[in-house]
Amino acid sequence: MRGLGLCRILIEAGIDAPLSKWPPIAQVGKTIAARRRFFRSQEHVDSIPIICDGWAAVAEFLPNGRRQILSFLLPGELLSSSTLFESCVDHDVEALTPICYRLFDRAGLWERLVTDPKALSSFVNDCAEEKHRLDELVLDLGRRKAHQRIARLILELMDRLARRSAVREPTFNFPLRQSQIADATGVTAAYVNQVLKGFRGKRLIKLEKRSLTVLDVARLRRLIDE
Amino acid sequence: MRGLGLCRILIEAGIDAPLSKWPPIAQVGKTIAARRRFFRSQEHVDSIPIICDGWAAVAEFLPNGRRQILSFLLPGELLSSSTLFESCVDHDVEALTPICYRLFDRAGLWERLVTDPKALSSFVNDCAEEKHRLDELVLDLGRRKAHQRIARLILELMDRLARRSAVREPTFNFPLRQSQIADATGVTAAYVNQVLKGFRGKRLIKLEKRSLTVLDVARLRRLIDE
DNA sequence: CGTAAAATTGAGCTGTCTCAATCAATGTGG
DNA sequence: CCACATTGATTGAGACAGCTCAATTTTACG
Repeated sequence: MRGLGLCRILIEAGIDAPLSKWPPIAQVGKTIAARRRFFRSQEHVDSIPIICDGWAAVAEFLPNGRRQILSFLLPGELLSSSTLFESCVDHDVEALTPICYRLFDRAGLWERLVTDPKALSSFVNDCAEEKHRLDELVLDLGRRKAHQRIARLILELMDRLARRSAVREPTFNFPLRQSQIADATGVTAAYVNQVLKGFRGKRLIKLEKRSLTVLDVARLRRLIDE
Repeated sequence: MRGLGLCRILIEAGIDAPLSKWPPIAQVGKTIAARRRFFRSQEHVDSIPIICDGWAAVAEFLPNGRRQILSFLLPGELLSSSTLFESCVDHDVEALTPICYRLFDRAGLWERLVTDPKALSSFVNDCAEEKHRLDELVLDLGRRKAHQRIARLILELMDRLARRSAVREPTFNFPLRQSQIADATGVTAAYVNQVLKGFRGKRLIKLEKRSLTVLDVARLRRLIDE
């Protein structure tokens, strides 16, 4: 099992520690409302956000307006480890809930990596984990049916949340809109609705008031690759 | 514009130099026939292949037998920079043509990265580039039509080959089978055939005898996002 | 409490798949 | 160098997953 990576190394004091406990390369935190695009890495940027609280989504747009969500960011996650040193990526980061985040200084992070093998090692691990997740997403989009992708998304989010909170609840807070699920899984919002209806009908999940319960983890998991 | 990355740093003498010109962490090369799976990174592996000659594909399988090609490897490319330090990835690497490759010692590579900031920098760049390609693939599979994905694949391969040979020919060697195009773009082999027929009909490409000519680069490119 | 955003539903429609058959090309052993 | 065997390409008919668009209801929010 893998730890929480570079972030964990950087902030021994915990994600919601006061700024004084953060390394000097961390800047003061900001709070913003849900639904706001709070970061766009288009031109030269010299700092990278880390999510302290709330959910965010990293998305890319097609010229024709269609959108693909590349990943969700949960509390304690750094934006895209492997693009840490790309000055120019065309990804938007959008708050899905009210968000609190801090910024890390890029140059400082690099300095740290070069001089601290433990940090470097964590960083490399983060890259690998991120790549692994992306590989899985490609597999999903290329070779699985819509309902399987959605099942996987649900289970993956549950896993990631569980890893953080250390409790494995089949019920958890689920702020995603159907249109966001759609953009993450490469289908239409209308069709996400159909699929969720199907899941509810088969008593696989319960979803109401932004709270999701996976009623039958095993069956949902089995569904993914049948 | 980005260089050829870590590989370039490691092998100043050029990809087809005799072994004596290679760094000590490179092992002797091997040659294998097309169609062979020559590397499977399943359990602990202590070396990573670099392609000296030929094309290869990195693929992942679903339990139900379906396959997704995650990337193609062209001459001079290292297998998956960002998984360089993952001992366990479930990807197969398959030769698409007769292949010549060498192996790099993993521990040695790591040593080099920690001590040589220039190598580290190249490595980070490679990770970023690889992630960028993967992001694009996700965008493709999630939000583009089959013919657009195939157009993009063709153009991307043309670009990558051109970057290597420094000549920008609209005609190049194209060893991919339709079934491989299918597994890379998330469609069916039968449908790939339809799409290619369409491209030929519209005089966008010429494809015969493993040789591909892009007749109208601009129009093919425009097609991708319309 | 009114308004905007999300969810739900339905009626077509189309891109892509499945399966199967045929044809072409490539390789192999004799 | 031929005859067969295998693999890949091409094509067609039918099926269905998932899309579009639009209408309606529900939920969230200032």
